[in-house]
Amino acid sequence: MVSQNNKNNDSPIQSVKDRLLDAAEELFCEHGFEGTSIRDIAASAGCNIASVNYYFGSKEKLYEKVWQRYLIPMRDARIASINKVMSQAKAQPNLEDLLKSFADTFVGSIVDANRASRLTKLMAREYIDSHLPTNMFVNEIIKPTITAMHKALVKTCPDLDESKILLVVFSVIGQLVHLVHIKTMLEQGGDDLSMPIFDSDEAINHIVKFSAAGIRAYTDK
Amino acid sequence: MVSQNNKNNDSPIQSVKDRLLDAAEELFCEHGFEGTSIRDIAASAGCNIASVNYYFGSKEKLYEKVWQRYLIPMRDARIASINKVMSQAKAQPNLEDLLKSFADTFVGSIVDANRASRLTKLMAREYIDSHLPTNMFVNEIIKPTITAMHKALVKTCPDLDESKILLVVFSVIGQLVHLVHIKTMLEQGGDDLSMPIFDSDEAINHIVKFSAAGIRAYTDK
DNA sequence: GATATATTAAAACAATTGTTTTAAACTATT
DNA sequence: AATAGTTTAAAACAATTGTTTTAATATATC
Repeated sequence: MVSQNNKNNDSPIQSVKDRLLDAAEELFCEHGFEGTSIRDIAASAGCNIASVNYYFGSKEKLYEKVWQRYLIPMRDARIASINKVMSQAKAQPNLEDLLKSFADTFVGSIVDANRASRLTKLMAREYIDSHLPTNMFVNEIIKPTITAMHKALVKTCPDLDESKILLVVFSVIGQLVHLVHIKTMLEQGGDDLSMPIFDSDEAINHIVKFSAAGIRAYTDK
Repeated sequence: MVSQNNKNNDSPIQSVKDRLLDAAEELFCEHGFEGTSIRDIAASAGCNIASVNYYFGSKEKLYEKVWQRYLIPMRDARIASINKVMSQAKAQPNLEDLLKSFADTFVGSIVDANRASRLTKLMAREYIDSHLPTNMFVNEIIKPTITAMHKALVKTCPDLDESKILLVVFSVIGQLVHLVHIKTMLEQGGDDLSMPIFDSDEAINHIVKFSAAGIRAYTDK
């Protein structure tokens, strides 16, 4: 009757449920929803295939749980990094500080870069064809992030035309998503690419400088 | 013995091969490689499933032909649009003209916008997980485009540090790819999104202005 | 220890996948 | 008209998909 609740489990041995979530996260990120079978997931988690349906009901529900477990916290971390800069600033927050903080948490250089870039790939997949319930991606991830960035930019750049802020945010996010793509692609690719590898920190600093100038194109007269 | 060669076919009735390529292009773009079965393709083309293997050998080969038929010409169109601006300019080419021309052909406002955005989605899929022969995507599409843009930027902005050009190109392309994503996502999404729809032309003009300022951040002292 | 519940394991399910085979139909050349 | 080659059609192939069923095992409660 009383089921053992495995939330907040510090024991070194992970529950089957957690192992399934870990395996599913990695495989969904790497091969997409259609590209991963529940047999792959079960094998990677070291358990029976029926466990997926037993614990989660269906492949779709498992996919949704993966999002709720990590990508929603990731969204919160990004929003928190924005708000942190805003609250730390005395009077007028600095634009470069705002962009740098957001870019860092986006690419994941603070936490786990590999995991962050994996999940950014999953986000990019969700852009193209969604496997989440209708509009959940836009409503739960995209819109809150844009809203937070919107407010921060209004404070940071009072002269910035509000009708341009959405486009500005898309420009910044577009650069960051593309950076993650290029990085993973170069790492996966063979040796004969003969394409210059670039440093992540250098790339982030570039995006900050590039975007700050782009934004100021609307404010400086 | 003498096989009828259906290249350069102006007849209103398309050959089975062409119909298969058309259907495959649309379905691969919309649902991805794994997401489309050859039965879907054959049904959409109005022919037998065996025709795919008869004409192309395999699903992979068909996918490759779709790329060769349109995406490589698309790459050439982008490079041509760059070179056109460069040759038209008298002495020093204008940065905004270069960016505008490239952005227009990228998003496809000149030719067929729907088709161009569809194929940009296919490009984005290929970024994430490739179904083309190894490095074909990078070597045949990415590298030539970057090289052309690189040369053009050197001429247009002689003061621009060459070590930054690659990052600058990624910034521009990242914004354009993301714009296409956002556009298609908003069009697909339901009505309760309550997210402001923006005009494509306005977005392109923004990217041009934003990027030009970002680039000049490296040249203006 | 007996009973009820929760979890695992293996097998079977029906549906779908890419590909191949076989035979029929069509087309062109002799 | 007969023949050879090309193209279509239908069926069968083996493999894989997500899910369900059935039974066995473990775990907890009384």
